[in-house]
Amino acid sequence: MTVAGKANHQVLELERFLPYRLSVLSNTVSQAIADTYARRFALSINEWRAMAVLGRYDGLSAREVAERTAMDKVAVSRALARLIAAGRVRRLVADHDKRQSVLRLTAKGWRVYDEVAPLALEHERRLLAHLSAEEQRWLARILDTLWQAELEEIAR
Amino acid sequence: MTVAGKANHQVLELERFLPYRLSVLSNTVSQAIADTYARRFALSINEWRAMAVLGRYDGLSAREVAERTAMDKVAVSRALARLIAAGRVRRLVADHDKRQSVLRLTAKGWRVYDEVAPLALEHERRLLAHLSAEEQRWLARILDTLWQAELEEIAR
DNA sequence: TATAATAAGTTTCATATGAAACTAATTGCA
DNA sequence: TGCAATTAGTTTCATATGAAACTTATTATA
Repeated sequence: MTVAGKANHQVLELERFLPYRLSVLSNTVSQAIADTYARRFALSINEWRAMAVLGRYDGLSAREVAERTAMDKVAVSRALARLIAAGRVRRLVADHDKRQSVLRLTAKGWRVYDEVAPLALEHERRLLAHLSAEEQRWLARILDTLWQAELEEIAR
Repeated sequence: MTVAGKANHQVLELERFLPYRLSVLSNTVSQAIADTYARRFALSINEWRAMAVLGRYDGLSAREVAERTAMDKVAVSRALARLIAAGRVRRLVADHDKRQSVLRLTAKGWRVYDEVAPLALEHERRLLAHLSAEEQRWLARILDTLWQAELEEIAR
């Protein structure tokens, strides 16, 4: 107590708190990108993420999509159900394990991909254009370090 | 077309896509911190954010809480309703404008604050401990730059 | 002053979400 | 082999969320 009746409290200045700043920046960026495609293609962020990994890695199972998008399996299941209903993804059953799906973008899915991927990449490009090459290198490195640190933190 | 029947598609490697990396890191960090207090105090992330700004800035209105937490007004309204029901926040009506609230942590609210704030700060400290002083300076600067850039992007 | 426009905050409604329970298929092992 | 444990993926259920409509109070303007 520094003053009678007034306790000393830890000061947590949200504006300077790293997890908060990451959260606000991240949500704002992701939402801004989603705004460029969500309405036009009736595509959610989760659906787009699933399409993005399928565009890169053909024939993944749902579990593999979950691993590569950091989405949980319920979210993946729902995103895929919509994508399949919309004819953007085709699901086959794996020969070697009938529980597993083999997922691929359809021609229709590729047409969406070919419009959305450039929009997303362009947004990233414009954002990174505000950073020098040196800053970009630091950022990549720092995000890697923080990500590794957080993984260790969780494993504790 | 480089090969007959095979179109060229933009490659969007999610693992290297900045908005995605920010999102995964941010969600993981925020969730890990929330895990340290959510169950024990029956406190959501939004409720904690509202408490955090009220701990720092006494007597804010709901709109001001929304501005300082980057939450929308519906989320703030609901978080405050719970905090008030739990006796952690007291709401008065502003003298000068009867639409506005004047929000303050109660003694009970401060007791929660005094337990949660150190948990959150400790997590941040442990995370930042993985970065050198130089990296911490770059990170702070880069996040500021990106945030400003994204604000301009949105205003376009 | 009346009244239109705006602002603070809440409620409604439709949809999103995640944990837990579930089904079906596969694997491990006695 | 036969059965318990595990895995892939879905469904259920309770809660969270956000846009839009709403209520009440204030401000601007004719």
